[in-house]
Amino acid sequence: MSFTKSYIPGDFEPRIYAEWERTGAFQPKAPVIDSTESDTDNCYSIVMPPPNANGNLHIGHGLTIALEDSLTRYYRLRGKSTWYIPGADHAGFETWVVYERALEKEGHTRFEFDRNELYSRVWNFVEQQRGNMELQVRALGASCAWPDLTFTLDENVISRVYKTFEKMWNDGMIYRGEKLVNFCPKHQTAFADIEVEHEDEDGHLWEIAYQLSTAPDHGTDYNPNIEHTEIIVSTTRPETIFGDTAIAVNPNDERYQDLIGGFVHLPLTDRIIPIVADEHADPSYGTGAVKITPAHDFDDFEVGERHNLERIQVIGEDGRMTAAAGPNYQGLTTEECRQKVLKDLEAQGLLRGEKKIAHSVAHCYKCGTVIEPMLKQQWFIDVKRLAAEAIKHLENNEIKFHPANKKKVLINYLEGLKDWNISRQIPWGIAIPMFRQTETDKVPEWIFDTRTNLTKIEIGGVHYYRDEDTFDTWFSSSHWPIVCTNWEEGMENPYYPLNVMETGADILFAWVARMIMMGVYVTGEVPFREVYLHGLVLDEHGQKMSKSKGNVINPIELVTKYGSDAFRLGILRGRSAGMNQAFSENSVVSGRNLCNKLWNVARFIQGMIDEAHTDSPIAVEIATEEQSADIVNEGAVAAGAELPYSTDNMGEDWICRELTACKEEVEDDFANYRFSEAVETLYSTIWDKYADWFIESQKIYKNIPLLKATLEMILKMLHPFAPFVTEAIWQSLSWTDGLLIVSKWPSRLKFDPISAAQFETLIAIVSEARATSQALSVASKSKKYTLLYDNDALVDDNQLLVAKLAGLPSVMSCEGQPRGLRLALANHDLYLDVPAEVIAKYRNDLEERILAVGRELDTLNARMMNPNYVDKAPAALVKQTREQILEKTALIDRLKLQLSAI
RNA sequence: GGGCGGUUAGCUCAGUUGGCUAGAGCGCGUCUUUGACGUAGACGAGGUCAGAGGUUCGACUCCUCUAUCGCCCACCA
Repeated sequence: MSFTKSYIPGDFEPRIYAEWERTGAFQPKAPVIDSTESDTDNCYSIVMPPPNANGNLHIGHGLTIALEDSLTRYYRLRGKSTWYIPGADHAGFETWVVYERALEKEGHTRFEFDRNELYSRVWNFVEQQRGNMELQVRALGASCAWPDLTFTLDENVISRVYKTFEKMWNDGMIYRGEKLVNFCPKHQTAFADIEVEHEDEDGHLWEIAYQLSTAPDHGTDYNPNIEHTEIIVSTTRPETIFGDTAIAVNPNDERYQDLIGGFVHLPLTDRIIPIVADEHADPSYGTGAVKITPAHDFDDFEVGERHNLERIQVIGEDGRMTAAAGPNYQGLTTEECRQKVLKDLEAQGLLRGEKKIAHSVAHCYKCGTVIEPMLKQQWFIDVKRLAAEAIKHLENNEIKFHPANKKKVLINYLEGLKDWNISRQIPWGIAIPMFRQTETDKVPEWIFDTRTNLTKIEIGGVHYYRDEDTFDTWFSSSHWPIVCTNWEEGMENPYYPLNVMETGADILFAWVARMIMMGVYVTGEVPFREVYLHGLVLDEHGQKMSKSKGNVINPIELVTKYGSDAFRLGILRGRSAGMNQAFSENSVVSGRNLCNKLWNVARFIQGMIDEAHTDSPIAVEIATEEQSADIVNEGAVAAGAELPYSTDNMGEDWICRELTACKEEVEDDFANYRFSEAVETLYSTIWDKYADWFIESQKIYKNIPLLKATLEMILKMLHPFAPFVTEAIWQSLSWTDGLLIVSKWPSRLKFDPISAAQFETLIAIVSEARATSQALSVASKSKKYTLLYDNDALVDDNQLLVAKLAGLPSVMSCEGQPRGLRLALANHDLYLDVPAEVIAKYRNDLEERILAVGRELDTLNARMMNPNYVDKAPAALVKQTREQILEKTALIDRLKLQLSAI
């Protein structure tokens, strides 16, 4: 296969991906369950946080896949049996919202259908929409095991969730309770605390006077203090007044001591309610007296619990006032009711003040509707035991976090965790496997049964009716590592716990915390050994991407435009764990350029090989396993273990040293999840070292076996990040066979360190010659000058190479008679053969140069003058400083000599 | 109120346990058809590392405080 002039991703990506998938390269080598000796060390498992089955991928998914797939490919090359398990989410609420909108468009509402009917309708809807997401995951190059894809409504997920629920039910951790839940009147469902968004808004604080009254049950006046005839409360929600069942004041508030235990008349009603003492009332806020509405406020609910107050629901699930609000108000929206209440209070002279305040209001994260705390019968999990166990394992350092500080944040969250409401009033989800006897309406008897496909079951002649609610999606997704790896009780499973859980830092609480609790509860083990959290991908100005701002970047568009590899390299660049960081197309462009650069390196090498007619089959692998083990044993290659290449000059030793160093850095970066650093290292090794110096020097030397060996090594090292271009090159080269994806991670290269270090010197010489020659060419119209050397073995041995690299016409000995301009190098007598009048133009540059070196010398000297430095700093450092002083001094002397000669 | 993080080049960000002249990509300037690549090559400009104090022979790095931007949790009757 021949190389085109530039790399065109679209020509390769679909074919290559299909080949990987077809040949089973994505499947783990070691089986899951029946492995006789479950060898966890040889297995590597990671799961994909399931994208919405019927949605499209967004930039965050792009980042997720780039991270997870790089890990997967790296460990696959390292020889592990890797299992990257893909998933698809039924996205309970999200999908439901989309579906209900579609239903409305057709002129229907959810209330026309029963739950089962709705469920199957949404199922069909999702089936039709499905597939797009999976194609996009493929386009991003994810090397995941497609046959093992887990859908969040798969049978095994549901049965596992039911097992857990049953276990919890038997353990007494599940209870049904009338509690306040976050309720969205538009979507008609409850939410977990975590799904609610709080926003600061301008609001009003009204002061309302409640007249003191007698106790409802005794006829005597209660009003020992004639100073008080009323008590003024502060509220932001006057419309809930009909649900008031007490007034609370702080027990230590001196103003109200004599009123505690008294009663007031509730305005606009004929009810009498008590005044209670409770810490909840803050004496410094408002009037210090607060009305208590247990059915419509989370704090008031707790006050109500403490004082055994009645809960009166005055706002219905439709967001309108109930009959309990009285005939004048029933049916009004909360806003209408608020206005009417204020007007009526004012008319009675009971409205005593109105202040503007800023307070935070809860909104539905989907539609923005104000969340109404609503009194509902719901299923709850008592989280005490779950949280305590999870904290124990966390404190035992069983999970390593990246970034590390998230462990503390998570423990902090778990310590204050409230009971978990797991019921949702949405048909699209896993049905709660609980049935009740309707006859006993007040205190229904609930039984657990998994026959949720039926709405009614019969046991021993008694009928039971299924609860209509479904599980919170987080309840089922908290089982994700368990269900994806097919974990079963009593069976060894080398893929559980997962090696790593990679996901967004924004769902640390919602998902990661719950997976840990559930993993520990169900399996007794933490579900993963490490957690890597990525931050949000922001737009190029650091703004959050949103449809309304119009700054959303579509990853698939970038893949189409620049290639999958370019996108992956670009999205990983400049990104670190847990941080929200900006992203721009620029970084993708630079990724595309790297792919093209590598492509052209390969194209050039293949060209040289074709020219050299060395297509005869020679050893392809750098070393066999045994040989590589020898190589790893630093230095001594076992006698007889012939390497398929040799290093014949210092550039070759140098590149072997650099590639080996690069390999070790990348390994270290992977071990520590430093993706950005690994990409950076590869980028500069391939571009700045391999292409700019080694390939350039090979235009003279042409060490074909080494070119092959080094190119292979580079392809393997870059493959985890840029799988397509590396595989495309691998398959286009004349001497390679098989697939790169399933090849072996490279071993160290053998090199002579002294020779390698000498090349470093040569680089310094060439750089100096280039810079000086360039400065001169500016002064004298791009003329090139011969480089003369005096008594310099290094340059003498490498005349051709130096001329080539420095772009000079020739390099020759001055035969002991130096002339021209001396290069600013301390230990090498090198001159550009420049006429005197041109040197004169260079005078300013030279003077500046001398000053600069002088400044460096000053700081070095100052350091040595400090006796404490000489005393306390490491000896090696002091020695180094001393050497530098000598070098700089020599240099400055020579430059001065040159200057005086002008 | 509690907790966490950021502040380094024009922009976006690295800088691992304190130690050569603080780096990269993009952008900018000058030059270059050299056996692959102009999606390229060479050279260069650009930084009082937010500020103050402290520890240290030595601080971008560790400690304290301040400023400023942002995130999370709780509360806001």
